[in-house]
Amino acid sequence: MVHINTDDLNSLIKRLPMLGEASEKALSAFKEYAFVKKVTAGESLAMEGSSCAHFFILLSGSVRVFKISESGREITLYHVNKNESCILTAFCVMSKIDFPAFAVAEQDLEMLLIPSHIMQDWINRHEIWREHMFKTLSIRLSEILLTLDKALFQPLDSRIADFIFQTAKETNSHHIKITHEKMARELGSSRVAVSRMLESFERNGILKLSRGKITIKDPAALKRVISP
Amino acid sequence: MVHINTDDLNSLIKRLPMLGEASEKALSAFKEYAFVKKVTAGESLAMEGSSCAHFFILLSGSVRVFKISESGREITLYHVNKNESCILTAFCVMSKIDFPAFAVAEQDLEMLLIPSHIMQDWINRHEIWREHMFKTLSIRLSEILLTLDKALFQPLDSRIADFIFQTAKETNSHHIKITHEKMARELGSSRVAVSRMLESFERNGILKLSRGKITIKDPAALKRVISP
DNA sequence: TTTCTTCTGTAACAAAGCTACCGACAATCA
DNA sequence: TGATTGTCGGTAGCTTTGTTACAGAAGAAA
Repeated sequence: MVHINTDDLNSLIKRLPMLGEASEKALSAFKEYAFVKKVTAGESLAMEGSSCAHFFILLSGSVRVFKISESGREITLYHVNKNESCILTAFCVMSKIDFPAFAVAEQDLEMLLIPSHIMQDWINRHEIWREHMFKTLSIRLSEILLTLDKALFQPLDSRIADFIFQTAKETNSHHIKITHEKMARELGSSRVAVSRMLESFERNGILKLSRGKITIKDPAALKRVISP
Repeated sequence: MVHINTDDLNSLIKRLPMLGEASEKALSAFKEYAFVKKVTAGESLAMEGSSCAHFFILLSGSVRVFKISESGREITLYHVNKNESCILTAFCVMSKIDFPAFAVAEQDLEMLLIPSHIMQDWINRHEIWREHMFKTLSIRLSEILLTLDKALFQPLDSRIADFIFQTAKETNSHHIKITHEKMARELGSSRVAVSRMLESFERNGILKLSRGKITIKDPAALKRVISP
């Protein structure tokens, strides 16, 4: 837990849009109360208790927020990335409802923590923070609704194809490094179902599979699976 | 579209908790800009365009908010009831994202409309409205997450049993008036699947089925299906 | 009554989840 | 280098649930 010195503050301001327009008062309050915490990959951010006592903004790394069933099946609701904040915490800051989801550090994290009562006060006083909170809530809500729509209504082949396509686009490559298990967790499916579908893609010459890696062979056909 | 006279305003204040604590200024602004609109049952409240230009609070009736798949399968996200407001509109008021869902009046509605730019202004100026918005957003978000969890992870028998149990509790009766079709729409399932399951409940002596009506015969067994 | 609409029952099939098991690959250690 | 161990993926059989299709029953209307 490290408080922020002036140099760090200045570099933070450059990175976080909502601080760039903050008043002098807001900035000095920020400097006084915000602090940095590091979390190692794989660690789970407890949803209730201590973590909910703080609002946070991710400075580096990413967090996966997901639901999990009794049988162990998982579905990823969304990822929190660099410079973003977590609706979970927004939630806990604003109301006393227990947030019904899990969150795990995907990589090592640096997070900027702000005690929730301070945050609450800022929200009441500064429009900048209000807007940030509403925006965060709104964006996450639409992401969650999109996730729900896909998981409930889209056939598995199209969801898998879409996931592969998007991931390839992000990394700008035809090779994707991911296990079937992880893909199933992203999509709310099971490893077996994903393996089965990927295998059929391979039989049709769309993909080439190897351990922990997928290569796109026929991007056009892949797109056709997404929206036939 | 009827503006509000003083008598109506007073009766509204009694009914809406967030107006009870409003300042004189807030109340007079409310009186000036809010107006009442009536909508008949079955009418759909358009998500984009005109409706999004207003924030609303339901004075009577109820609204069903749902997602729908290409094949026509539906799942109810939540219901907006008397004295509640709709996250959809909260959403449209706060951000420019198109809300990805449908909403239909289940009964005849009386709704209190407030132009969205006015609402936006109130939110910035009055903590009462801010709290109301955050609370509305938070509650709906957890409802949606619960819906997602149930639809994805709970077996159909338990979801149906739960729905019947809750509905019976609300109406305080062993008789429930609903068609299989409607129940399927609430649960995000299909009519056939629901019929099949209900029939098996009847075979086991848990329910008695008739056209448009379900009678609970063995409440204990029904509970056991919900959480075995 | 007759007709029409809505609701329900049934069946056959398809999609996808669950369990289980086994073999392939990779990393590490002796 | 070979053995051990853990992870990953392929396969099969079964179950659940959605899809399509059709037919019959219950009410409502004519």
